[in-house]
Amino acid sequence: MNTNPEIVSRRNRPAKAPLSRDVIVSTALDILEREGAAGLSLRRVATALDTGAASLYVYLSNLDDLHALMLDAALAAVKLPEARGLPWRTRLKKLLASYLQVLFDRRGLAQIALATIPCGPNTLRIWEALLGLLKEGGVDGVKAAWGVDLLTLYVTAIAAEQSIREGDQALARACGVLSAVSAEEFPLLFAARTNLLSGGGEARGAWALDVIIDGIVGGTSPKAAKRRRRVK
Amino acid sequence: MNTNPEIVSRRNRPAKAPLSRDVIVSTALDILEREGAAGLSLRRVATALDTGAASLYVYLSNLDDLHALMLDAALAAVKLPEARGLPWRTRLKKLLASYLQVLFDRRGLAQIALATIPCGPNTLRIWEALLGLLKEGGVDGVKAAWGVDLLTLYVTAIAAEQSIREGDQALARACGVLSAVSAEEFPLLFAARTNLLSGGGEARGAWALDVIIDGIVGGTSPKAAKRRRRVK
DNA sequence: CATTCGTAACGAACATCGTTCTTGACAAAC
DNA sequence: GTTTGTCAAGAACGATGTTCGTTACGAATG
Repeated sequence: MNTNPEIVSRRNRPAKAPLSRDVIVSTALDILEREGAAGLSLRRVATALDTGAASLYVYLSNLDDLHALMLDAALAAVKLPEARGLPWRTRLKKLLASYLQVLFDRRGLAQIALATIPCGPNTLRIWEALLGLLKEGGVDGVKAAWGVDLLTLYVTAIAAEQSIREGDQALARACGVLSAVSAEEFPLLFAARTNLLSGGGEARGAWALDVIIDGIVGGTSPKAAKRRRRVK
Repeated sequence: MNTNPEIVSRRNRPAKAPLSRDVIVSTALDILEREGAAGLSLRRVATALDTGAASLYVYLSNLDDLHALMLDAALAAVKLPEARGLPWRTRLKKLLASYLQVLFDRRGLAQIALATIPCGPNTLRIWEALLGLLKEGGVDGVKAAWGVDLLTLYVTAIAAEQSIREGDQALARACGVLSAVSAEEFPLLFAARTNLLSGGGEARGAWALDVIIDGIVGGTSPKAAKRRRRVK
């Protein structure tokens, strides 16, 4: 990094990589991944780049701006399934699973995503793919448009929830409260208290994905259809 | 530092309501409702109570603590439907709609809820009711437990998304990007661009609720059933 | 009645944070 | 050689959450 002990002028770093939007965004993602959402700040990014916070404002207009850029940059890692052989539904599931995984991998990114309306190039790419898959499944028009919004919101919320439950002590408190539930006052809750806490992030995420796709598509999953044929 | 020699002691406000957890929480909710999530801070609550921020730490251990208390206090307004005459499904929908409305009414509360694991008495009450309704519908065990988590998460996420899109200029940017989408590169997105922005918070929320319930229950919504399958 | 003592309340301070203002330094254009 | 423009940087502003030390009060204790 700063191995140059020479002139102490402000431009004494010829070897130092010049600032740029991409460098800022990628180091911000690095910090986010390594230290979580709480450790991310403009000043933290600036010191990691060996500069001052004010310097970042040449490339960013805002902290929200940085968040949006980070989000879209991360979404570049989402894989769009291209295998035309597979049915649209499994392709949709694959895409959403990849989306979910990307948000899982960078801890805290989901929380940022929830406070940001994403509209970068990668986001558009994903939206387009989602619209295509839904259309293939017979969903289009308003339902498809809202469905895309709902699917991404949903995946983001799941990732955010799991991120929150990771490091905090809030989970511990919740566990405590839950395991101390009175069996007389809340019998159902008492019976379900172990199930409520069961399952890791992956399993729950996968199950939730199935559920939401079933809901959006408006059809039944084969299993559920067979089981509950006569509703109401 | 008290420059006043005489009677102006620190207890010179006999008429002032004494501090308490409830007072703090309710004024915090007031501020949240009136000024949004950005306007809420410990110091802001303290000055509204005509005291210093440090005084609140007698009753709160944390800002997160306050958030959790606020959330649970607000959830007291959620109405649990008791009418046994109605089918469980509409009762479930009513309950979730009430939940959604409560989060809608206090702007910014949903964002707090997303960063908090709620486990106060009112939360437990709602969970118990949800478990009961799902059980009535034939859903229990792990599926019911996870379903409760999913339903509340879902409602919260919907409310949070709408809250965010309210006051920000991020929405304006998203609109701009969306309306400038190239028809060649993203044909589906171009075609759906008006639908993506259509619909108010209420309509979208109601639709989303239907979708998620359909998904959780594993059955079809009556409408969808009629259209796609001719059940019932 | 006098003393003690736990605690509610408070002011001040600390370490951050995002953001802006202003100045400094270099490269290129004239 | 002078000018201009752009990137970088320091200093500072206002605001945040939280902690520390110190009062004032009310009740318990002697």
